[in-house]
Amino acid sequence: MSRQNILFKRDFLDNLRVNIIFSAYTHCWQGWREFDYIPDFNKFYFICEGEGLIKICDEEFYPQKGQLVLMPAGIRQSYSTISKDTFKKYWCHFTAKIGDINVFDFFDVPYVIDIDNVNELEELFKELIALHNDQKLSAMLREKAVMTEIIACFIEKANVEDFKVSRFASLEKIDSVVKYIDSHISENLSVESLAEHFHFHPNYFTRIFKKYMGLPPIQYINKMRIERAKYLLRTTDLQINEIAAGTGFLDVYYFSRSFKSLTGYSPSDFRNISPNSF
DNA sequence: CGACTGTCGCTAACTATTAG
DNA sequence: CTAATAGTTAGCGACAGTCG
Repeated sequence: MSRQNILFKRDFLDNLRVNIIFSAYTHCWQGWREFDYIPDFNKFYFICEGEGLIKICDEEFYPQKGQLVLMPAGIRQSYSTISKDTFKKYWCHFTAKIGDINVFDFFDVPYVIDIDNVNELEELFKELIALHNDQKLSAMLREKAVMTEIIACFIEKANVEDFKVSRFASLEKIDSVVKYIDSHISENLSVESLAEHFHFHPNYFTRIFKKYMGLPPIQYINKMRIERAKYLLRTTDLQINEIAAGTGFLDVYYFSRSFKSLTGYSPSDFRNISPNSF
C-alpha cells in the first residue's frame, strides 16, 4: 500500500458522515411485513432468535440467530414473518455517506454475515440503543462512534479490504487527481489547470470532486498545503516565507492568514507550541 | 527586520440551473 | 456526462501599518 493510497483513503474517510435514525431491540409481531419498498437509509438487523424472510433485490434470505443483515439504502427490499416463531432482533436505521454516496456503494459486501463474537456485537447494539435515548452531547458523539464501530465490524467480517474505485469511473480519476495534488502541492495549482490536465470541464470537475471528497478542489488543495506547512514547521527550521513558498503560497501574508484561519494559530505560534520532531 | 494584521479591489472558483 | 450561463462567494495580491 503506497503512502498516496493511504492518504487518499484517509482523506476519503474524513468525509464519512454517520447518522443514526433509530435503534431498538424488538420481538417482531405476527404481521411484521412490508414488500417492495426502497428506503433512503440503511438498516442492520442482528438476529437473536426466530425466523423470517428478508428479500433484497431478487435475493431471498432466511437469516439465523447470530447473523447480521445489511439492508442497504436505495435498493428494493421486503421482509416478512414465515411462522409463529418470529424474529427477536436488534436493529437500527442509519445513513453513512462519503460525500453524497452511501458508504456501502463503495464496497462489494454480502447482505448477510455470520458473527463470531455475538456477545460483543450485542453489547454494541445495547450501547447504541441506550445512547440514542440520551440527549447529552457526549452521548450523541458516542452514538456515532458506536455506529461506526458496528459498520467497521461488518466491513471487517465481510473481508472488505479496499474501496471498489473501479465501480466509479469518475472516482478513479479523482483518485489520480488527489495523487497529482499530493505530488505537486508546492506548485501553482488551479482548478482550471487540474481540470484541463485530467480532461474534465472545469464546472463538472468541481462538482464531482466535491461529490467524492466533500469539499471543492481549491479548498482541498489549501487544506493539504496547510498540512504540509504544519509538517515543515514541526520538522524544519525553515523561515516562514520559505515554508509559504514551499507549500505553493505566492504571498507569505496570505499564507499566514490562511494558516491561522484553518489552525487557529499563526505559523510561528504553531511552531512554538509544537513539540520539535527533529 | 521579520512576522503578522487589516483592508481593499479584482478575479477565480463555486453553485444553481438549463439544455443537449 | 458534458457544457453554457449567470449570480454569488471566497481566494488572492498588494499595501500600509503594528508589534516585539
